[in-house]
Amino acid sequence: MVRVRFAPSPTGYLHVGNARTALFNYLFARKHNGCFLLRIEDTDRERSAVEYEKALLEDLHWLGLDWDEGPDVGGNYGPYRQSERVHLYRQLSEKLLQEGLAYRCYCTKEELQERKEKALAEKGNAGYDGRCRNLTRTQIAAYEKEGRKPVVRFLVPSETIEVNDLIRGHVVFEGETISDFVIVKSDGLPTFHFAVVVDDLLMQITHVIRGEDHLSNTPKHILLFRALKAPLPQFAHMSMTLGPDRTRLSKRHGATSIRAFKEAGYLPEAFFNYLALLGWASTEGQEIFTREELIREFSLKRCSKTAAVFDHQKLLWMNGLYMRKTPPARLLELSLPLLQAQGLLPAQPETKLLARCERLIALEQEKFKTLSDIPERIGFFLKPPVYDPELVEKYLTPAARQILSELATVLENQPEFQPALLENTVRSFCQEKNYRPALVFHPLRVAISGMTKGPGLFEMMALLGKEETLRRLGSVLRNETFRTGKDGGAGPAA
RNA sequence: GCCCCCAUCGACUAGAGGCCUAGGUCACCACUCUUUCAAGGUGGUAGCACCGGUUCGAUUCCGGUUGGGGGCGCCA
Repeated sequence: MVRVRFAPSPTGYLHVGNARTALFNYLFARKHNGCFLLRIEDTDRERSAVEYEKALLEDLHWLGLDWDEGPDVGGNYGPYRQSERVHLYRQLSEKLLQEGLAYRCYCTKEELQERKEKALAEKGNAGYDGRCRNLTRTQIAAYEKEGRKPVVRFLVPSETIEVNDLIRGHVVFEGETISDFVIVKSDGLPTFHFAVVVDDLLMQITHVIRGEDHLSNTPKHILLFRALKAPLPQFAHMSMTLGPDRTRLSKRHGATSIRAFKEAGYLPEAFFNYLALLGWASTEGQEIFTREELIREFSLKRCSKTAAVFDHQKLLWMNGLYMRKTPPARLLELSLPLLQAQGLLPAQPETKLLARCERLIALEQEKFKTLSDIPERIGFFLKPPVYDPELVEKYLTPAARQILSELATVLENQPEFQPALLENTVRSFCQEKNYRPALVFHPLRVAISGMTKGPGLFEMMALLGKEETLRRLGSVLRNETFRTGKDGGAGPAA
């Protein structure tokens, strides 16, 4: 039975890199009908916060991941929060202490720092010097009397440690290059290294899939597994996610939290798909996958060893692709909060209005790249247009107005505002008067929508309806609306 | 400084000794479609970091150099 875990620490919002790690673990688990579990690594009292844990779960859910065991859903290997497992760590660290595989270290941070700088300058070795390895009883008693609170260090044996990584292959480390690391902090809480190993062993994790930044930590973990006489899980270290400048992805690169992408209007399925393509590729070169296809195709063997640059452009392209194939009804549902926040729709919109919005979304669907484009592109319909002085100058020239006023008269007599009929009318108008269609179409578009882009002109007029179309046209011809470029819409209410 | 990993177009990648005149996707450019913005179609620009081996033959295997990333915390 495959058992994998995602183990974030609640010290911030879910990050793109971490989300990708979570995703790969999820895909691997589902592919092998295994267990995907969520463990909260909150042993850093300073930085951990419950709000972040909550946010973490929300963001993971938004991405479309679900887990079989975790702090919220329970399971047979709980608790799933490290802060609730301290008794387990204590038990095992005591055991290591008794067996002589670990020892108490009384060095203070200041002493450590000082010796480290010296060692670095002299020998180029930054690790712990092993000073407390063989303290005598009297030395210990003296330290205790001073009131020093010891940490527990693992006694690293000088042997060769081999890692058979599922992605990186065979990697060798020498014990000499690893210094005795801390497994229990002076506050009694385990360090990351100890907690992961104890938890992975107790939770019977079979595959540890994590970022490459942990590759160098792996020999430590292997040593601990051995010391605890536990079988080793398999390791798989995924390549890192980098920013465009090839450094670790961080705030400097703009949006990096999953939450930020959600707020920017990205669709979870598109994000899911894009993330899967970062450092992984299918044999066939297929790039667009449903969740099920991804689960079927996924394999650690096809994971790239090279660090991958997170590419917003490709994400945006892919999101647009998903936007185009998402049913308009769902698009409306997802963008409703945005439309309301911008005051384009009331809190309780009538079903009739919603139906027209959906229709408009369908009309404009192929142009949306993100959900945030929806308010921008359909706003003209929901509130009076705001006229950009530049567009006015360019398209609503005196000549154009003359044409529009002639056209307005024609449209007054148009009984039905149906796209095909309107097109017919306007085109024959052009022909009769010998106007170049472009000279009519563009000013008309700007006059009724305030934009040079938008749905098909006649669809737009039909959707707006005769009354509103003529009202907007009239208002433009009477010069009522051109003062409103800045303060937003003193035109007639929609 | 020491240890580890990595190295194909600007980006993501395919490639596991001859199938490579190095393929696909994003981006970019051109053309096309078109009442606008898109989307679509067609075509194009662009890459095996470098130096040595091994081999009849290296993008592919080995070694080195360079470059990038990561680790060396009482952070995770």
